[in-house]
Amino acid sequence: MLTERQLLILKVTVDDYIQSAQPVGSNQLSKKSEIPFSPATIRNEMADLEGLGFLEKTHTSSGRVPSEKGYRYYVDHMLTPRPLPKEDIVQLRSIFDDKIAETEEVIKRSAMILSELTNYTAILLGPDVRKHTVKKLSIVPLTMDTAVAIIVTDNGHVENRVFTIPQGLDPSDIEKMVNILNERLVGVSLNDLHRRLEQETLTIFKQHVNRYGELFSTFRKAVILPHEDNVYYGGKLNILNQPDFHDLHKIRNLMDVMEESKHIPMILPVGSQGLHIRIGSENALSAMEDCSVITVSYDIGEEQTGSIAIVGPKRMDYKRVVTLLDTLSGDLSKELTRMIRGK
Amino acid sequence: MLTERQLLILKVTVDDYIQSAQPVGSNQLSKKSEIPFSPATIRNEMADLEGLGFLEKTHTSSGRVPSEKGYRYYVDHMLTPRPLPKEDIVQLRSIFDDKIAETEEVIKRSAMILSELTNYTAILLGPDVRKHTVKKLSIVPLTMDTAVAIIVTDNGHVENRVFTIPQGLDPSDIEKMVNILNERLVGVSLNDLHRRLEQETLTIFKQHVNRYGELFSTFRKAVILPHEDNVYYGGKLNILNQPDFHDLHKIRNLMDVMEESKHIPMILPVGSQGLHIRIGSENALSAMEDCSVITVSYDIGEEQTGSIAIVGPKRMDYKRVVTLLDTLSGDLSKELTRMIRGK
DNA sequence: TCTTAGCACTCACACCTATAGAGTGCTAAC
DNA sequence: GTTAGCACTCTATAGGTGTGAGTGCTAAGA
Repeated sequence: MLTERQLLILKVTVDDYIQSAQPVGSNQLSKKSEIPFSPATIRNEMADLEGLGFLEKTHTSSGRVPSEKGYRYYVDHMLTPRPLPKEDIVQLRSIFDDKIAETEEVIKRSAMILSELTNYTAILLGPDVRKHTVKKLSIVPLTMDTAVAIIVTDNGHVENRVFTIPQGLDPSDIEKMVNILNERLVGVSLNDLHRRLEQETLTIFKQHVNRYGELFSTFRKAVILPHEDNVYYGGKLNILNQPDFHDLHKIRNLMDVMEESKHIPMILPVGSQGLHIRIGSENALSAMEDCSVITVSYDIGEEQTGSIAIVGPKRMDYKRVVTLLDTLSGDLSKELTRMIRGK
Repeated sequence: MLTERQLLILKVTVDDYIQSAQPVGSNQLSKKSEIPFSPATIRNEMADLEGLGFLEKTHTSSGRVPSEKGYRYYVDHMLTPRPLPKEDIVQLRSIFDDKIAETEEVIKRSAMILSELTNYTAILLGPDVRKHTVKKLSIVPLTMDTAVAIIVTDNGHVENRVFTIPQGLDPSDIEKMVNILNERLVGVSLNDLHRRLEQETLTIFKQHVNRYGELFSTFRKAVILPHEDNVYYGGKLNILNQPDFHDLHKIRNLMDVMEESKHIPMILPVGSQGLHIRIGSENALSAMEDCSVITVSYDIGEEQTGSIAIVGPKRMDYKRVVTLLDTLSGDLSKELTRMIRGK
């Protein structure tokens, strides 16, 4: 158990290091107004803190730097929430300024502004596309043998894919098919679409549409899943600004990992609620062992959720980022829910 | 006018430097089988070439490095086209392997593969969206007061935007409007859409639709222009691999510039035909003064054109990149034209 | 007993110096 | 015209020195 004084010194050390990126020495600390002890006393305490694993030295006679355990203790016990500065609130609010009607657009803007406010990289995950339900299906013929399949979802998202029409197929068949699809599939979630497509429509097609097989399988392929995940980035290049990152090779790895969509679930754990902080090696990806990641979820209505991540150095301004994310997640939940409530 | 021997030495120097990234010395050159002269002779020639401005020294007693003028001469006079190695051709062909039906998808893939083949950054510009013509317009209501406007173009591209329906507007009005729009605007290019919208449909709306004004202006806003330009990147991070770039600050600038869409016209001159090479300070953007950019255009049918750029260090493998771009631009033109010919 | 002044010690960093090596230009011989 | 030889220049590397910021420890003071 740490003494009152050790707590104070740990806190101030972490704060100072976060701010300066330089190892913190006893002399330096003793000059601060909130520290009324002499350098020698501080040295003793710091030695203890090092013994307990909260601080580290970069070399024998350097100042101290927080260890991962130190950061962990800091974020677990010392994050007294401050109110967000006025100018930050103004900036955050500006996301909703011009009343945009699209969820995606709002999220995209959030990513940008969040990265500007923090100088770190922001990754936002929109609500799971597959939870959206079909509002309308249509097929628009383009050429003799191609057409584009369009799915409009309840949130205004539009998926489309061009596909090849099986040779010699009657245009009226296509029309029939679209009608059947709309009768049967409006309101179905994209997630279930695939299954329902087979269950409900296959038999009907057989009755009504000639050469149903080819058309069906072609269409199914076209509809299977969205082209891209709905991941939005802000400030991808902010990593290059951090003095903590100088090794080009590591930077390249990190940036690679972040863009690779298959790693996204490792960075933004989709299911989890609330705010989470992962420090250094607590991250699942080894490329991120020098990073800290703060994630938070937000809700749209009762069903849909999205998440936000901020990726920065371990020496991240936790206090500020946590407050920002708390506020933003609340705002996003509120505004986005309001947007879909128009139903 | 350069002598035969000077030409040879210049060429071999540039080739060697492109390959090794190290200043080239007279001893090194004399060892090459294609160079039958002694180091001393080479030194004399190199001194001359330096005097003429084709070579430079990094310091008094270093080997030589090509100057921009040297590269310029090299690309203007010494790019004897070689046939592309087999494995490259295979890779390039793989772009068209699974017969994708969408232009955008093909271009996206080209960007990726091109960057993999070159280890530089590839930027591809698709055909001007505004030249595409409207195939179908529709409006799908989402909630009480929002709807999504959808424009399908002749190439299968789908633009969509959510907008707010003016309060108390009759749903039948919307339907009427969509019908009128489709009657009048199918076949119109996106570029003219805005103008034609006013010219042709405004008066008709007045007759048929109540409260035409609000609806019209809302719709117009929704339709004005596509969300994003059709720029596709491959290997954005390849810059980080180049030994020529070590200054983090410069890298950041360069990457910033390349992603900023307003700079794209400076990198990919939209109008120009054929292949162009810009070396170092020949580039319009100062952030690219350490880069060379090779651009080439490709055609889709008779009307549409797109362009390709490769951004790399001045010490770029010009020969290889030129051959690759030549081939790819031909392939793309052929395949994409074939795709739209299905009309 | 806790705190702090004092002091010897350590180490990174900046600076200088010496040396090796790769390259040059010039001169003179071939 | 070509090339061997040589003095010269400059970088890069390694080793040596001094300074300063920091430490741990000890002993005196509160």
